[in-house]
Amino acid sequence: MGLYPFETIEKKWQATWKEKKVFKTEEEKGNKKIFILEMFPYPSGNLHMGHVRNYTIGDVVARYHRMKSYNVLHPMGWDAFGMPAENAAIKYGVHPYEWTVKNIENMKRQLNSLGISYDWDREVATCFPDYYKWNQWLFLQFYKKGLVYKKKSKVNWCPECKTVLANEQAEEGRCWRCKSEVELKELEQWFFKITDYSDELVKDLDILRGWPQKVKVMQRNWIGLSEGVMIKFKLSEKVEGYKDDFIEVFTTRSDTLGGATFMVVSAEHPIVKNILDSKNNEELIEFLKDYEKEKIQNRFTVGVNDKKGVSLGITVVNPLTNEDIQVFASNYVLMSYGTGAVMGVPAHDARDFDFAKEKNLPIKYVIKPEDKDTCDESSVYEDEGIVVNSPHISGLKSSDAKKKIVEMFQEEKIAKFTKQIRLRDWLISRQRYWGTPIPIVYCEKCGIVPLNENDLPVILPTNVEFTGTGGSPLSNIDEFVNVKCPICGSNAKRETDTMDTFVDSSWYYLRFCDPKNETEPFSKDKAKYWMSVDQYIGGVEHAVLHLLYSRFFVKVLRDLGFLEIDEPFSNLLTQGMVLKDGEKMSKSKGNVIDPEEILATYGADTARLFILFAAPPEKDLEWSEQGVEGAHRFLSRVWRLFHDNIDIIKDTKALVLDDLTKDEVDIYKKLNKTLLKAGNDIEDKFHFNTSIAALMEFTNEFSFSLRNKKIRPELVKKIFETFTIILSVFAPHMCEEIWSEMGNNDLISSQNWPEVDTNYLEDDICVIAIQINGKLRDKIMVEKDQTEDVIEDMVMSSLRVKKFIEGKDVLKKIYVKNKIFNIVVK
RNA sequence: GCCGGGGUGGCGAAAUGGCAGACGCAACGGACUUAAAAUCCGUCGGGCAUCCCCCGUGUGGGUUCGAGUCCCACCCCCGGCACCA
Repeated sequence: MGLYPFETIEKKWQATWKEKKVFKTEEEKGNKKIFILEMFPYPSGNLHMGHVRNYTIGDVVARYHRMKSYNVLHPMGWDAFGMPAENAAIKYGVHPYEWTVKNIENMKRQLNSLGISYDWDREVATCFPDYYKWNQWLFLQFYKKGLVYKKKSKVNWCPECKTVLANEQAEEGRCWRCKSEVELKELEQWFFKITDYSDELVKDLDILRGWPQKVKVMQRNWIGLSEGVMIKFKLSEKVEGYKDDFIEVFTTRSDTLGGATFMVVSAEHPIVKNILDSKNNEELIEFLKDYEKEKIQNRFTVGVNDKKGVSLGITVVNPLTNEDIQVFASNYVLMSYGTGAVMGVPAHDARDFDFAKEKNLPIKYVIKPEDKDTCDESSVYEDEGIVVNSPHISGLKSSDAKKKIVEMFQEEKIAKFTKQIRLRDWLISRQRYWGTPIPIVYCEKCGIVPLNENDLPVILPTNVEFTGTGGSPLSNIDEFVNVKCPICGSNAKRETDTMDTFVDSSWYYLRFCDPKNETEPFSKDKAKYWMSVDQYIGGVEHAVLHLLYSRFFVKVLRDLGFLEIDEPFSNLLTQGMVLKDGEKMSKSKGNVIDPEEILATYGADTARLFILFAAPPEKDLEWSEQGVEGAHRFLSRVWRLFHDNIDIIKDTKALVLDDLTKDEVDIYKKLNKTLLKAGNDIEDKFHFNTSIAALMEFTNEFSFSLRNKKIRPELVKKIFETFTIILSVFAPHMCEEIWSEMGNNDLISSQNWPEVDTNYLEDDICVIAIQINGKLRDKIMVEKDQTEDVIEDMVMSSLRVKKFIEGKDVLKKIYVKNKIFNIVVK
């Protein structure tokens, strides 16, 4: 297949770009800035096709904007801390440091062999002290601000990774990395107080107009902010040992309070234990046993269980109706949300309805649809409407009733508006070695003491043994653990947990603005100039992890005075997956395509072109060897076309456009149309596939013209120049070679994007489709912009039109200028 | 169940309410060749009486001179969330 010498060409230009620092970021020129960023990879050792797609997309955007005279910041780095390095150490005895550095080296080579235009002078790797020092520094700033705390709680423990996980990292009860089942352990851990920002994290989703709806919805759901009312239900009689004389519930539907005919608390609600202590309730004991069993079985399996429950033998008073209602313990109320107790409104909540049916409890309808006179009592009605059958609030709309309820009861402190959030604070400590040491010591006298900023960095010791058996390896290194307290000088012990690697990636884009800064994580000025990231590109799998943490970081850093922006990424493109045979590539399925092999067989330009052409970037892409060959064929065709004509264009003069022949005008117009479309499609929605299709179309036509028509060398040269510049954002190596063979001494990568010659853009002839009753019947070629009368005469004199309207009445004629003429007949 | 995104040739995909299927892949026919590969030219939604006409963008309705595109109802696929009160 090797039709053009891509091996030599690609190496040659990669070396030239590197040597001449062609992609070095310039801040000085007065141009507009643009920050284009692809999610930096974990240095696993090899790029996979997902990376290739991600970085190719970003590269086209970067190259295009460079040609459009933007100051482009397009950096790359390494998310270099994390488990695989440590696992490799345990398994093969390689130090994580060596393993990681070697992997970085290889992946950097691979990225360069793809011709991605990075400014490598800004490279960062999170595992080096010059980076993680600032993790520690930021930790201390967060600490001072009261956004870091240590707490003992039940946390997600991954037995495989031997470390704890944040909530959002335990996906459906499984570890996000290794997929093993998570256990709950009671441990003391460090947290970032991300919940302090939950309101803003939700609210600001609205300003992220350049984010996919999908991602915003996922974040909104994850944060799970809901506004409702807390209502206290008085206990009819005191429960021994229970702290209050009421049970409080959270509801978003306080308008249905009148329909609350029972109350349900979680099996884990404290009052359950009190009742168990004071009364011997066989049924309850039995239920709790079952509940525990079920919980272990279904602990993390998803799905809705049958609703079970048992009466606690107590009643509370519905504050609106003053009726005594029974209280149940059940398996369907979550202790972790709201107060762990809910009011049971079977008429207007499907879950309560199920439970009421099960227990034969009264069902009282208190909401009717606004457009009906009565309630539909055949099933649950969960929508809002008009309140009926309820003291004080009957006749009110749901929204008004909610307000009235709070008004009525706030004085007695029975009801108040509140917000509930599902989001939990971010657990950031990890019992692992290969991460950023947490800059805290435990002093015998002073307790928890944060280090001083000038004691940073806390260097990760290298003389470590990796046994893989429990506990952080750091805790075994005495010279690391034993320190003096920075306050009182007494003996102290260092924190041996390290930070979640998502801390590293929460601010790396800021470091890219100022990667060599030795006195601060980044300078305010530089961050002000470059931020926010104008285009962020990566996989959707980070929708609620990395992207949420980063948003949180930016808001905190803004409040600390380091930033003036509210959001880190103004535009986000989540690219689709690369599939083979309709499935995600994976070792177990044996359907992995190694980028390295594709590069060796077809070259980088082909790989890039195929990946960009096969589907628009946001859609999944089906890998096709034949498609790759097609891309290669196209490049070969361009290569051949150029070399078939190189002799005639080599020493031509500059083009003078005044006396072009019709054939020349035709092809020159086509060039300008192609240029316009290619640029628009890149800019609009990154629809590179249609951009490339336009280039292919042009190539077909140009090749036809060169064979069958007379086009003067000056124009041929001009066309090759323009065409090659456009193509170069997709296939930079081959175009660089053609550019140089054309006799240019500069680089195509440094050219400006060509201007569209609007004098040669519009056709003066157009084709008008003639429809009769909306069906295509004929076409006519006419000069553009003629009057309707002239067109009508031509249309009506068409033989085909005559044939179709013969014997019928013409009711109406519609003319859309230069496009279509529709005749309505009967 | 809820939320989001989709259903267009054999396949990947194109189409500001105005000629459905651009571009590519596969397939088929032809040229070149002793032959093959490569390359080049052509055909390529279905039906059919093959320069004609009919049907055709998940299904059924609607709006419109005109609907893949807008509206209503439904079916199916993919992704996310899932007893969140």
